[in-house]
Formats: sequence, C-alpha cells, structure tokens
Amino acid sequence: MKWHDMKDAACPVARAMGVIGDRWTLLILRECFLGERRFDGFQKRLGITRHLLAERLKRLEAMGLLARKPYQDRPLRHEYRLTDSGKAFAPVMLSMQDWARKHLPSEDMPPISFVLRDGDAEVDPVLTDRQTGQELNHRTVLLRPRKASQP
Amino acid sequence: MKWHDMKDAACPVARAMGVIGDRWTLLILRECFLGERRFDGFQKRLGITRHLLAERLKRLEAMGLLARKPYQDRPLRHEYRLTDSGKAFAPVMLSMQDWARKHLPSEDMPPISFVLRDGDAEVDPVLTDRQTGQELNHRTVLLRPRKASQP
DNA sequence: CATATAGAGTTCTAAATTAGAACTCATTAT
DNA sequence: ATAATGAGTTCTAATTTAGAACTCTATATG
Repeated sequence: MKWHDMKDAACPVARAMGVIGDRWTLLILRECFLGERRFDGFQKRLGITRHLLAERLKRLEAMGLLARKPYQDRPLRHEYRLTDSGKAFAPVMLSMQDWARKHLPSEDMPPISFVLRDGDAEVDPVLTDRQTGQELNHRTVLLRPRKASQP
Repeated sequence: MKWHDMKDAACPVARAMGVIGDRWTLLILRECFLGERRFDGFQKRLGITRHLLAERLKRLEAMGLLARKPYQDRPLRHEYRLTDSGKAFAPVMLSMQDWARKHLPSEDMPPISFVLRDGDAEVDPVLTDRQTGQELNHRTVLLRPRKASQP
C-alpha cells in the first residue's frame, strides 16, 4: 500500500493513518491546539525541516483539518487554523497522550497538561459509550469484521 | 528529530508517535485486536512487505505492546500477542476510528465495527472525565504548556 | 527418495521519503 | 545600504520503504 492509497481505504483506521501516519503530523496538530498558527512558529518549535512542514501543512489543509487564511496583505501572509474537523481530533490526541503517559513512561513530566477549561484540574479521560455510559476498553468492546477485512 | 529520539521525548504525544508514527503500525495493531497473531497472517491481510513487518513487530515488542511467545517447537515458531499495554491502546484506536468515520468520509461502510461485548449495539464513543463525568473536547479542555514546550 | 508446502524470517536492489542547508521574494526596520 | 521577518522552494545526501527472491526447519505427498 502506498501513501496515496490510504486516503481511500475502506477502513477508517487506515484513512486516519493516511493523515497522521508519520512522525510529524500529530506534533503539528499539538502545536495548533497550543495556539500556534504560523509557518515559522511551527518550524522553530518543532525543529521540523521547512520542506516537510510545508508538505504536511498542505496535507492537513487538503484533508480538512487546517484552513489557510490570510492574516495580512503587503506582503500577503497566511496562517493555519484548526477547522471543526481538526478540533474534533482533540479527544483522539487526549486519549493518546493518556495512553502514552501510562504505558511509555519517561523521566520527565509531560510538558503539556490537559486541564478542564473551568478550573485547574488535570483531566482523567475515560472513553465511554454515549448510550449506556459503559466504559469502553478491550474488555467491554469487541472488534468485529463486517464482511471480509481488508486494509 | 530522528526516529530514535522520539522514544525519549518528554512529551507523551511525541513518544506515542515514536511507536505508531508510520503508515503500518496501527494497522498491525488493528489486526491484533481482530485476533491475528502470526507473521504470515499479518503479511497476507495487510500486504505489508515482510521486511517491514518484521521490523515493526520487533518495535512493537520492544515498546511493550506485543509479546512474542512460542506456540510450537519442531520447528520452533512464535506468535505475537497483545500485552496489557497493547490492549490498553484500544480506546485510542476506537476514538481514532470514530473521528475518521465522521471526518474522513468514504463511500464504503467501515469493514470493522466496534460493538459492546454484550449485545450487538455498535458503540458511540465519548471521551469523558472520570471525576466530573464531563465530556472532553476542544471546548471543555485546554492544552497548557507546563513550562517551556519542546517536542 | 524427491519434491512440495508451511511458517517465519533475512537479504538484495530500486524507488520514495526525509534531513539539512541554502536560496528566493516581498516588505519593513535600522 | 544593509539587515530582519515570514513563508516558502530548491538542491544533495542520507534514511526508509517497496518488491521480489532466498533461507532454514520440519511435515506432507507421490
């Protein structure tokens, strides 16, 4: 399977990997959530090469997670902002950070914390089912192929 | 930043990308959740090159998501099983598939469904806070750098 | 016995991606 | 007149990935 093919995969997990399946894209999104909007800002904060950054931003825009908007003329300059679809990615990043904190331990405190907007409390995320309220994990949920399974 | 450096990053999101930051790893994990355990099984189902598959399995083992266990001698053969840490990744994959289904639409039905173990109902995942029960999304949660922010 | 199959890799070459540094272009600041 | 800012683009070298072939052990088949 090539990069290009993934965005048309029938499996949503595969399509998701067509967007964030590389070392940088999620880190760019993280910076977006932290408020960064500009090319040089991303570049300096992440240390990504300018070439790749340009590429990734283009892809995130093409996939609808970021929107490129002019913020001045003379000279014309653009900034990148999270779209609704990009903002909707927040729970994924949050559960990923939660998993990594618990299962890929590190010496250091995480440099970013996720806190409830009202109050200082760091969040303790649990995935639940909207209808039943039941906690969703490998014990309560079953993955089931619908017909045949393909990438 | 190179591949190698990511596993020691202070930021959990970066460490997570050191594990799943490529096109294949998450698809391998998906197959694990679907019950696959063997090298040739992964290879045939995914169409990944054997070379890369061997590499990725080695990394997943090194990172503690999979464990390699002999399932026969004569000749000695091993299979790969999800560890607790690997199983704990389920909510991340689930919220990712939910996001992708809603925001990277496709012609096809998803070939995999996530259903509650008791009953047929497909799950409707929401991330909530364990203490307050509040829904966690970009409106209710704030990302906050703890000190200085670095990859 | 000779050949074939299964399972889990390894090895090899070519193609694609990424790293890293330098260059462009427009406009404003010194 | 020169430097700085911001957003890219271009170039070469290093790394990764694709794809196919090969290895090795053991069992099955004719």
